[in-house]
Amino acid sequence: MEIKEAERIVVAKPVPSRPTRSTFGSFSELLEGPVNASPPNVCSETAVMAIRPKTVRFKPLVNCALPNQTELSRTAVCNSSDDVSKSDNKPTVIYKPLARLVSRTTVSLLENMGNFDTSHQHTQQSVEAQHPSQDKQNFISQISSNSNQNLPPLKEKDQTIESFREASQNLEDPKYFPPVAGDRPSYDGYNWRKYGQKQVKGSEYPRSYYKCTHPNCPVKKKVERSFDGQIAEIVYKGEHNHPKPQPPKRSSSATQGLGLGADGTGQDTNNTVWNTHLSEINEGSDGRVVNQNDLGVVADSTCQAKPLPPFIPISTGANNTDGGTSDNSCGISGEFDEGRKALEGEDEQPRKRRR
DNA sequence: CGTTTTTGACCGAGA
DNA sequence: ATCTCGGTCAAAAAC
Repeated sequence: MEIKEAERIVVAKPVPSRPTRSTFGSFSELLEGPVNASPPNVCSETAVMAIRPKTVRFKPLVNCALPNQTELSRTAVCNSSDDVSKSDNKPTVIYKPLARLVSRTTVSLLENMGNFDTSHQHTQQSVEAQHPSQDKQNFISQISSNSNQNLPPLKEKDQTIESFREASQNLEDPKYFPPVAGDRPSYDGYNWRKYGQKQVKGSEYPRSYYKCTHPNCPVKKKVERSFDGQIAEIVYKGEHNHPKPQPPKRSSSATQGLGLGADGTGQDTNNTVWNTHLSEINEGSDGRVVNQNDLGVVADSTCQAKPLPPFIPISTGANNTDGGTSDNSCGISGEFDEGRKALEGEDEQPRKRRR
C-alpha cells in the first residue's frame, strides 16, 4: 500500500499544476477545472487504478484536497463498473460501519461537476479496491447493489431521496447556499454538538463525534468527512427521546436552504414522520445501515440521469436496532446537506456555521 | 459574554 | 500484563 501511496502522490502532482488555468474565477471553477479535466485523463491513466485514495489523509491535507479529489474522481472513473455488478452477487451483509467511503467524496465532486453519473459506479468499485477487506467489500457491494437495483420503497428512503433531490437542486441554486442556521441544527432537524474528533485508524478521514444537544438526549453520531467536507460516513447511536426542535422558520427565504433539504424530508411533520421511519427503518434496513444511494439520485436528477448513486453508508449504533432509526433519517438528510455545503467550501463553513 | 469547536489527554475494551 | 484503538472529557480557542 505504501508504495501505491507513493505512486499516488506522484500522480497527484500533475493536478496541482493544473491551475494553469489562470482564469480561475472562483473556487468552484477551480474545482471544476481539475475535475473536468480528469475524466479524459482518467481513462488514460489506468495507472491510477493502482493509486488508491485510500491513503489516510491527515488534516493538514486541506491544501491537498483538490489534488486528492481529483485522484478520487479519477480512480473512480477508471474503475470499471463491471466489478460493481459483480458485487451485486455478494451477500448483503452488513457490517461495521467501518469508515471507508471514498465514494462520497467522489460523488460529491462528481455532482458538482456534473459528470457524476460517469463515475459513481466506479467510485464504489474504487472503494472496494481500496478496501480489500471482505466486510468492506460486502458493504460496498451491498450498497452498489442496492443502488443499482431498486431498493424497496422505504419511506425513510424516499424521504431521503426527496430531500436529497431538493438539496441537490438547491445546490444548483446559488440561493441554496445560505448557510442554514448554522451547522448545529443539522438539517436532520436535531441540534448537534461536536465533542470530539479523531483520526480513526481504518478510515481515511477524521471522525467527528457529535452529541445531540437536547438536554437528556443520549443520541450521538459519528461523522467522517473528507476534506472537502463531504460526508463519508455517518453512524448514529442511540435514539432521540425528544421531538425535533422546530426550526425557527422555513416558510420564507431561509426556508429554501434549510427547509428544502431537511424539511423536504418531512421535518415539518417530523415527529410523525420520524416515528414512522423508526418502525420502517428498523424493519427494512435492519435498522443499521442506510444507504444513501439516493444521493446519487440527487446527483442524477441534477446532472444527468443516471441512477447510480454514491452511497453514503449510514449506520446506526446497536442501540438503534430498536428504534434509534429516527436518527438515521434525520441524520441522513442533514448530513447530506452539510456535505453539500461543505462542497461549497469546507473551509468557510465552520465560520459561516458559527453564528 | 456565551456557546461551540478544537484538540490533546484520558479511559476502557479488546487482542 | 501490555499494547492498540475507539470513544469521551475538558481546557483553550474561536466565533
